[in-house]
This record gives sequence, C-alpha cells and structure tokens, in this order.
Amino acid sequence: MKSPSQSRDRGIPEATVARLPLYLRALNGMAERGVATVSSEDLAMAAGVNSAKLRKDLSHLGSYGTRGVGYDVEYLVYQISRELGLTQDWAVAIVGVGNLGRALANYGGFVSRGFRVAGLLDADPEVVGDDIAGLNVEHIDVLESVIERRGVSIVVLATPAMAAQEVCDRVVAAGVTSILNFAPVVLSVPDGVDVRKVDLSIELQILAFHEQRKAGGPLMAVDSQ
Amino acid sequence: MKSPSQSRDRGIPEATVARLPLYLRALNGMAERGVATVSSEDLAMAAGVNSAKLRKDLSHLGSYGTRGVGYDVEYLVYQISRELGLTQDWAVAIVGVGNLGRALANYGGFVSRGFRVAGLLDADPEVVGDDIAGLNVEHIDVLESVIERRGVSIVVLATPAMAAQEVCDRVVAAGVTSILNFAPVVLSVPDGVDVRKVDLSIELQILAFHEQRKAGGPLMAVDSQ
DNA sequence: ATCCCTTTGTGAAGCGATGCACAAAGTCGG
DNA sequence: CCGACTTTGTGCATCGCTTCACAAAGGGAT
Ligand SMILES: NC(=O)c1ccc[n+]([C@@H]2O[C@H](COP(=O)([O-])OP(=O)(O)OC[C@H]3O[C@@H](n4cnc5c(N)ncnc54)[C@H](O)[C@@H]3O)[C@@H](O)[C@H]2O)c1
Ligand SMILES: NC(=O)c1ccc[n+]([C@@H]2O[C@H](COP(=O)([O-])OP(=O)(O)OC[C@H]3O[C@@H](n4cnc5c(N)ncnc54)[C@H](O)[C@@H]3O)[C@@H](O)[C@H]2O)c1
Repeated sequence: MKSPSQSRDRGIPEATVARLPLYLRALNGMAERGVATVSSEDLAMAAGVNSAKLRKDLSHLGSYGTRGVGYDVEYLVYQISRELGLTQDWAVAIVGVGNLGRALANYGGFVSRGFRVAGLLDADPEVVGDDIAGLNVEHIDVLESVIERRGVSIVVLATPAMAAQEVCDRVVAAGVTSILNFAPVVLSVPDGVDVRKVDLSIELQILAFHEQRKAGGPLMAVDSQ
Repeated sequence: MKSPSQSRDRGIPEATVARLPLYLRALNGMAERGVATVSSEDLAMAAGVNSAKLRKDLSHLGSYGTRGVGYDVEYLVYQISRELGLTQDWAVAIVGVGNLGRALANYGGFVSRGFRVAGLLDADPEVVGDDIAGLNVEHIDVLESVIERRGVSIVVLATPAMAAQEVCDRVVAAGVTSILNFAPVVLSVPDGVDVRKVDLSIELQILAFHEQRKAGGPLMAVDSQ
C-alpha cells in the first residue's frame, strides 16, 4: 500500500521537523555572534539535544556537513529555513483579540521569522476598531474576505472555547489548512487540515504531576524540555 | 541499577501523563452535562484519541472501569485529579509581566484547575506596583522571599529571552523544581528540575513546514493534534 | 604524498508508544 | 439463575524514534 521508491526520500520524520526550529534558533544566535562553522557536538549542546540525534536529523535534509570540520552556519541556516518553508513569508490571522490575542499581536518574535500578522478579528463590537500593533481589529463577519484577499494561510485561534469550533469550521471552509489553537477544546477538522494546539493548563498539570512525585518519594528520574 | 519490584508499579509513561489532562477536561465537560457513566469509546472520541490507547492509559492508574458498562464519570475525574496532583492547590508565580505575563495573569483557566497565581514579579519600575487581576506586581528583588513565604512551587517564566536564564537560576536556587518557560531559549538546569517550554514560534514553523508540503505535491498525509 | 586527527553520516540495536484483537468480566432482561 | 450482549483490560506485533558505535571522509601538518 506504500511506495518505498518515490524519487528520493522526501519524508522527514515528524520528530525531526519539530526540532528543526530549535536548531535554527541556535544557529541564528551563532551567526549573530560571528561563528562561521559549528560541530554537531556544539550545536547539539546549544539546542539541548543529543549530538547523534542532531546529525541524524540533519542527514534527512541532505549531506550539508564537512567531515573533520562541521557545518557552515550560514549555509545550514539557509537549508533549514528552506526546508521549513521560511524563505517565503506567511500571512497569519489572529481570531479572538482578548488577553491572549493582544499579547500575540504585540509579539515581535513572529515577524522576525517570516510570519506576518495580516489580520485581527473579533466578535465583540467593543473590541472591533481598536488599533493593536498598527493593525485594525476587524469584525468576524468579514473573516472569509480577509482570509481570501490577504492570502492568509495560517490562522491562530484565541477565542473562548465555546466559539472555537464554530470559527474553526468557517476558517476551514474558507480554505485554510493550518490552525494554531489556544482554546482548550479538541477541534474537529477534515483530513488534510493541520491543527496544532497550545494548552498552558495542560503544561501546568504535567508539572504538577511530577512535582507531586518529587514530594512523595525520593527515587525518580526527572528533567526534560 | 533499577529496582523492578518496588511495591506496585508506580511508573506511569510520560505519554500517558501528557494525555491525562485531556481526559480530565473531557470528563469535566461530561460531568457538567450530567453524564453519569461513559464508555472508553465515547471518552476517547471526546478527547480525540484512540479508544485502546485510552483504556491502556487508564489501566495505569488502576482498574476503575466496569466491564459492560464503562467508567463512572465523577469517580474517574477524582482518580485522574488525584494522580495529577490536582487535589491540592499549587501556588504559581509569574515572572515577567509584559504582554504575555499579563494575559496569563488575567486568565481564569488556571484557577479553575487548582493553580493559584500567588505572585507577579517584574524588573521594570514602571510595571512594579501595577494591580493585575487583583494582584500587585512586585519587584524581582523580592523573588526569593515571595517564593519562600507563599510556598510557590511552580514558576512561569515570561521574561525576554535575555533575562530567562538568570531568573531561572535564581528561581532554582530558591528551591523551585518546576518551571514553565515561554522565553525562546534552552534553559540549563540541574538534575531534578523539570522544565517545560511553550514556543509559539516553533509551532508556527511546524505548521509552515506542512503547509509548504501541501502546496508542493498532492501526496502526503496530514492532520494531528 | 602520507599520516594523523577530527567529525560526519549511518547501520543496527534498544526502547517506548501505538493499535489490534480477544478473553475475561460484568450487566441486564427474562 | 441463565444466556446474550457489552465493554474493559491486556498480550502481542508493530512502528517510529533514540542512541550507540564506527567506518568513511575530509583537513592540515610535515
Ligand atoms: N489568556 C491566557 O493566558 C490563556 C491561557 C491559556 C489558554 N487560553 C485560551 O485562549 C483563549 C483566549 O483567552 P483570552 O484570555 O484571550 O480570553 P478573552 O476572553 O480575553 O478573549 C477572547 C476574545 O475572543 C472574542 N470572541 C468571542 N467569540 C468570538 C467569535 N465567535 N469570533 C471571534 N472572536 C470572538 C471575544 O470578544 C474576546 O475578545 C481561551 O480559549 C482561553 O481558554 C488563554
Ligand atoms: N507575547 C507573546 O505572544 C509571546 C509569544 C511567544 C513567546 N513569547 C516570549 O515570552 C516572553 C515575554 O514576551 P512579552 O511579549 O510578554 O514581552 P514583554 O517585553 O512585553 O514583557 C517582558 C517583561 O519582562 C520584564 N523583565 C525583563 N527582565 C526581567 C527580569 N530580569 N526579571 C523580571 N522581569 C523582567 C520586563 O520588564 C517586561 O515587563 C519573551 O521571551 C517572548 O519571546 C511571547
């Protein structure tokens, strides 16, 4: 049922994809500090992973290192960026401009990595019309036209949980296939749509679990990031 | 080097721990709607996972289901809460009260799950003294005393990346062993300290990767949450 | 040119998580 | 009390990721 020989192997493991941004961040820091080349050992250290894992990850992109020397920092930045699709810039819309939506809109870290906030949408007439980070908050009614006209391909959901599925459905119907969800609900989407979720409450609960363990008995391994 | 027979098996897989909060959320929703019992099939559906996986996860906590019937919702809520350590309440301090820190402080979803914001700390004299969500922002100088006097056991880091490691070191020195980090840096901590990180930029980059793939060739599997 | 040193790229083993499939266990109607 | 039906709990095969360990590859010194 699968085709093991489809030109070359363009299947990068999901776990690897999730780490590429980590490497990219470390490499960007090095580039800024004027570092020209870096060994897998040093880069792995900076990214907080095992060096063998780093090498295997990078080997999925191609053979970009030089044995006995290491990796050219600039070149590797370019290759990873290209692989992640960061050489183009992505238009992002934020739906739900409350506490969290505002924080996200004001955050500079997106733009710096090729993500451009192209729209802010909310249902509350009180909020609509506000200027945030140089952008005007628009009414949720015009969601579809904003997505279409500004070429939005990634939507960030920061509405209350109640509204999330409904907004999600509209967003998907408008052709968006990548969603970052902050609402604490499991979104139901058709095949082909990517949903990633961030749930702070879950993170805290996981921490609480381990914290409880530490208090209980003094015999367990910890740490992870 | 390990002791395979230490009373009963108290080792719950990390992947299971990460899903328990999901089940808990689904169960709470059902409890509110007055549902008394639920089958693994239905609960799995609500949590967005495979039913066999759900059953295996729950089996790590004990045998709390009834064959032919399902799980008692209230009872399961209690068992999972206890396992996660949510029967006690946890004092949380937020360090860095900027865009993100404010959003977190104002967020009601923490308190509802047994997490109490017990302190807000910042280095900026402009911010110190502000009242946010009924709490006074204190100066980072008193970090150690706040942690000690209020029994803070979990710290949320929402400072700029530059300051994160320094604050982290102080927090760890003050005895905290659970940290939720929003700053885009790899924190270095001693063994026994748990760090979990949330990086929105990484999530967007992962979405961008898949989005690029979809545009490229029409032959790949997607979805995940 | 040759040798030595460093570091990559990867085969292969190990490990944990996933999902199937089913026997065991319990419910409920008669 | 029994038999049909439902649903759990889990053994087992499988899968994907991690880690080790090392041969191959390249650089630089002599
Ligand atoms: N604030 C946090 O730190 C935090 C943390 C974790 C999770 N969350 C989650 O993120 C989401 C947003 O949190 P928040 O604190 O910003 O809440 P908020 O109430 O401050 O903001 C929600 C915004 O969404 C808008 N909205 C409501 N219905 C809408 C709709 N149908 N279409 C468009 N906009 C709509 C509201 O007008 C409001 O401005 C929630 O689901 C919350 O659970 C927030
Ligand atoms: N805002 C977002 O949506 C967002 C998204 C992703 C990541 N982040 C990360 O979260 C962190 C905070 O983001 P933000 O947008 O709130 O930034 P911000 O600049 O608005 O807030 C940072 C706050 O930390 C305080 N601070 C600085 N040094 C400190 C110190 N040594 N001790 C205590 N407080 C100190 C500052 O005074 C400021 O109030 C950053 O690391 C950012 O990269 C933010």
